[in-house]
Amino acid sequence: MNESSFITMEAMEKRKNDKHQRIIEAATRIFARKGFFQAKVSDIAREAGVADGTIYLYFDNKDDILISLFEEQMKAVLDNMISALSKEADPVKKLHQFALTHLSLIEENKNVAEIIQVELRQSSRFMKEYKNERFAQYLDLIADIIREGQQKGVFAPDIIPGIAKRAFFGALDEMSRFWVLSSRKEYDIRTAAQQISSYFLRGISVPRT
Amino acid sequence: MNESSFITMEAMEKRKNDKHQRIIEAATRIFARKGFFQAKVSDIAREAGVADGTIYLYFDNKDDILISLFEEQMKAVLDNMISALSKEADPVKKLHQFALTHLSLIEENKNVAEIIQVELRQSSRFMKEYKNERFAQYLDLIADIIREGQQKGVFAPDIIPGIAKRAFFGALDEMSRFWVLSSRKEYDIRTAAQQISSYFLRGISVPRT
Amino acid sequence: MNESSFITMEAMEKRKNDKHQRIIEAATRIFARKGFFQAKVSDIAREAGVADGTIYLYFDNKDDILISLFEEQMKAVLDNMISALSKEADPVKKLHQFALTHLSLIEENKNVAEIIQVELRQSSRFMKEYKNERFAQYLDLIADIIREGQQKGVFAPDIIPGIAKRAFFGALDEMSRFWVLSSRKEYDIRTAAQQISSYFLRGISVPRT
Amino acid sequence: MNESSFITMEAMEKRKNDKHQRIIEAATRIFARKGFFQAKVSDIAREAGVADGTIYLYFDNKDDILISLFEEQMKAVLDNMISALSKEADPVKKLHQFALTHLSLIEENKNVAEIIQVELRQSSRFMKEYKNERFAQYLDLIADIIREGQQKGVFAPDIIPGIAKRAFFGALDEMSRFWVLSSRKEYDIRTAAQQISSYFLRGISVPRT
DNA sequence: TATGAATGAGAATTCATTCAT
DNA sequence: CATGAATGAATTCTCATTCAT
Repeated sequence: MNESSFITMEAMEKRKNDKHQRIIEAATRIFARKGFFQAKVSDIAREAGVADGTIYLYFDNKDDILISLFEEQMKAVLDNMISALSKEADPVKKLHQFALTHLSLIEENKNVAEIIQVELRQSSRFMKEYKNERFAQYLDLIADIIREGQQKGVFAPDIIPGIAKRAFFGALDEMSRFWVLSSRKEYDIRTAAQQISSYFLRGISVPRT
Repeated sequence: MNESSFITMEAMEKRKNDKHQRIIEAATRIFARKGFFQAKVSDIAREAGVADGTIYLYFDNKDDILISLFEEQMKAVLDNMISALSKEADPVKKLHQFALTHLSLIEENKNVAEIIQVELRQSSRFMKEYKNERFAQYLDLIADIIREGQQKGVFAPDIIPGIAKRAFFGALDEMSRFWVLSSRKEYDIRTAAQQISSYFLRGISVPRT
Repeated sequence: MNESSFITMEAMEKRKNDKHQRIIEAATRIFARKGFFQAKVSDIAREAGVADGTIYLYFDNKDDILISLFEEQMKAVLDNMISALSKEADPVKKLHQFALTHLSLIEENKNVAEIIQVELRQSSRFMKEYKNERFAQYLDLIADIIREGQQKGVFAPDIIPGIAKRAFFGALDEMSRFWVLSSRKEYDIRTAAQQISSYFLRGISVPRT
Repeated sequence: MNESSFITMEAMEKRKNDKHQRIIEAATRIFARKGFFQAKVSDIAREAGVADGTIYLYFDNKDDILISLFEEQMKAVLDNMISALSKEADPVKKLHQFALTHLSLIEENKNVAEIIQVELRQSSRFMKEYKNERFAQYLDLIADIIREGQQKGVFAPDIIPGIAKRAFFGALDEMSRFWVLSSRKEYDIRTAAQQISSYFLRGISVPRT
């Protein structure tokens, strides 16, 4: 195998992935625009520039498109967040970083955010078998920071990480929902991240004497 | 108009309301169980013990059932909350009361909670014309408490009520979502309400010197 | 309940049956014309003068139409045959009567014959679960006559009814297939019935000394 | 043209035939297993170990595969039968030989038998233009024996060969259908061939005085 | 020749809604 | 008011066939 054939194979591989990727991206736009149930497979096909039948070469069925989309996007979000958090050592800074990164990711990718916001909720019902592992991992990043802070004595020991992770995520999430669903953005990201993480941080921190 | 006809009309009115109510309640159960899009009008009719066609004597279409359901259930939730808050004068106690009442309402009526959780998010997209006024009012109860606290000097003046109301609601909402979607309840209501309102209260309060 | 309401209910009952019956009859014509797989449900609906969806009020799916059709037509054929055979006491005459009645039924109802001829064969594969009881009963009418004839000493005792019933039916069936599939009829019914039953009767009878 | 190129072309010819043959054989198995309409071209391709597109280098379309299959298999059956019959001079023995050979061929090649059994019937409808010449020839082998027997005075002159050939074939065919469709074999070939040909022979023979 | 990814026409089935009774 | 049979538009998915490589 010479280099040129290698390149050709690589190109073919890329093109193949390309179609899978194009469908995922088209689906992201269409699901965000119409919601899962009102999105037609033919809408996605048209948006992706492929024939209806082609969708079924890459996905088992419509549900599978949504599940794959989740998996891939959540993996990206998770990787991004882990990478962002790794830059901070201090649990306090980490939590603030989480808020900032989360809201930034939402802002940069409204469509994905909207799908995760809206369809994520649907999903647990209509895809009973689908266990949203990645989302649980994402929440646990928060719980880990809190536990770390508790060990370091900066967060109060009576904070229950299992509740606090949800409270913190929920606060950020509701803020994003507001952005995603309303067209205009009343408050800017830094302000929102700053506010939310500061309430929360003060709320869970060991009171200074 | 004589009394007997008056009674008759009253009875008819009652019966009409009765059927309207039965349909709303049936829809609440069915939507909670299957979600809006997967719920069939005939499912609701069967659950309500009426004929399919009868639904259309009380509602314009399937969307209208969901909208009416929202309106009515949100009105009840709102009334409940307003009544619960009126018993407290102190903004700090009010916020704690809000958390406790919210989570109690969720717990007492899982079906409504699930619909508000899940379908509320869908609604704003698939029913473009529907402005969820009541939900905005519900959130504004929180903003009002915060503003009141700021005026009384107990909450920090740099807190932005428009952000804080979402953060607080989001924290509670994510906690309820966890309850609604998971079968078992890991943490009890009082604990959760206590934790969440305490983070938040400490977070937004004027630091004690 | 007065007579008029009784009549009304009867009429409704009839109309209801009527639609079921109309669909069966339409399906008979369409299946005969195109075969099961090439018959579209919408063809049947059009032929029956109902909407596509109406079919599904009376039948579970396309397969169910075919199965119902078999059941009903085979029941009619079976009843007819039993009635025809009951008029004869002599096994020899009974077998001849069987041939004549079978070919007459085929001739009178070419569509049904064609479906039974053609789709019956398909059926056992694509409808694995469908056990064609009636057809087995039909064949057993022949076996019963043969056994009766053996007991009376007119048919040879070494004839195996399980083989003979198939041989006799097969002979008649191939003859009908020829009629059904070819447009013109080269030989008339009485001749064919006469020939076939005479070969067979002489073949299985105890040789006269 | 030199020898080497001749050899090459011959090899190519062989390879071509080879692939043609492999597809036919694969189709035989697949059609027998699923029936024509439910067999996918890609099933056949996989079974034959070729790509889907390759099928279309050897056959015009799916129908053409079935027609070719009939032609080839029927030719083989026909040749086999002619060869088997040529060993007998006596019309009586020939008929018995026919029964035995027919049932043996069925038994040796269940797949072909099943296709001929089942799809043969479909074929005349869905492939209007296809005249099943070979099958007609096969039936005429029987008619020829009968006519020969009549000329030799062993078969009754009033037997109509056109009817008798169908009766005889039908008897054998129904017996094979039973074998093909039921998994177990209740009666053995020799017994069945013996019974059927003996009924028939006695049935059409000139009565011995 | 051989491939197999891509196509897109086609078909079964569903279900919100209507309307005659 | 109430019914529920009937409607038919809409949608997912399949698969024979093509064609660029």
